[in-house]
Amino acid sequence: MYALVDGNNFYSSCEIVFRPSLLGVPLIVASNNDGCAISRSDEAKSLGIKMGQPLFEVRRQFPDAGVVIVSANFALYGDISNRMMGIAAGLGPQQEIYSIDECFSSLAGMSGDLSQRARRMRERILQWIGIPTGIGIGPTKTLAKLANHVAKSAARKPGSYPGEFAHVCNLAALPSSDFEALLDATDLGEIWGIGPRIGAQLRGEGLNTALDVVRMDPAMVRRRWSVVLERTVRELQGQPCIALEDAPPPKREIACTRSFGHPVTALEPMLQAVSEFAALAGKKLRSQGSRAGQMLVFAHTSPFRPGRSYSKAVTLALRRPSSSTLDLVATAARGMRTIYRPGVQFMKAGIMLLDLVPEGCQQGELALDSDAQASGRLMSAVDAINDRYGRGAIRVASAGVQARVREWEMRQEMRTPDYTTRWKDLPVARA
DNA sequence: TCTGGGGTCCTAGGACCC
DNA sequence: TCTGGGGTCCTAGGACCC
Repeated sequence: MYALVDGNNFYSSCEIVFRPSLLGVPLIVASNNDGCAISRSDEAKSLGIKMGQPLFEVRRQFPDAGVVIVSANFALYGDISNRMMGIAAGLGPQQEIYSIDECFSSLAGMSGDLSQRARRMRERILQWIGIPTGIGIGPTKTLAKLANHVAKSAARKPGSYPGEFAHVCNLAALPSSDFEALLDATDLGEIWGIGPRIGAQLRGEGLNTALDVVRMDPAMVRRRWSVVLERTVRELQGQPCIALEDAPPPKREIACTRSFGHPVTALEPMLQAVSEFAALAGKKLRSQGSRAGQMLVFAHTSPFRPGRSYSKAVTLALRRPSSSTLDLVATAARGMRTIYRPGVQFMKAGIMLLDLVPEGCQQGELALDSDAQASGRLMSAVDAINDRYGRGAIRVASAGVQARVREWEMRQEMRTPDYTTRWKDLPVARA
């Protein structure tokens, strides 16, 4: 048996915790660069603002709705997420942190009323950190996800589902006729694993609800679609096909990419940008104990602007797998020099670290080992300094030293304070 | 004027091997 | 006139997730 705990409108809820006046207001959290909506409060959803909708459209469409927009503050969301996951870990013996706002728990061996247990957990998270959640319970992860969807919908729109499911829904506790009624009331697009493409294909076959999907024959699904969709169907039928991953495997690739605040044409700022991306990715690489064998560097113009478009990527092998920021930055710069073209209005660039290998399985090489060790100590020192004094306290000079030189920097004009991760941003309580 | 970022898995097809 | 069978590895692209 599995449970899925999911923070409601997570980024918006994190902002509301520290600015309670936003409660009841249509609130949007903007993507990096303040480009589009990546989180919406219930009120913003009710207005009809779509996930991923560009903000200029939102402003044009709802000039008088009192919509509040804040820039994404990932330091805050990450910290609140850690706290939420720590509390939710008490739900069962094993936990899989699936994303910043969701975790699966195994409920194997838990006795007593699982719905009651989930309700108490929901109350605890709400009281301790102020984040509202929905909790779904089911015999497979896909069914727990579905139950979670029901729990959230029932809470937001009373009457959308038959029965009492607001905030917590336990599918396993349901008689089969109620279970089928619930599937019948669920659009197949809500099923975990069915996206827009497959969804449209299924509709083309005359299927519309989760009940229609659960009745499909898995062997036929595999023949006509894929083993992936077959697994989804079997999971809906109650047969577990997707295991809980309580110890996530190390990442196989690490990316750092950004849109720019303004178009960039000169080589120098492009070099700065990818240098910084390489340094950020390098820190992630070291924190999971890996080295990268290859790096992909790319840059392109805006796909939304008329005019000449340009897009280029190059994959470079490191001379040997490395996690040193110095190697990574040099490689990123080499890549950028290869793909850069004068006169092009670049709007986005990025790097990806590929061919990741564990630190331990480095091939020895004559005369270089002392070098590599020194580099390892240097990187540990750099990471420790940045952890203590803030990101970018010490960095490679080619990433741009002065703020005015960093013309590729993204826009974040409505960013809220780092309430929980910077001393100077600590909220002050007044009597 | 203004449109995010970071991942995973699967499949098909090409290149190559014996 | 006639041209096998079985396998691996790599890559690009599609689809999905949050």
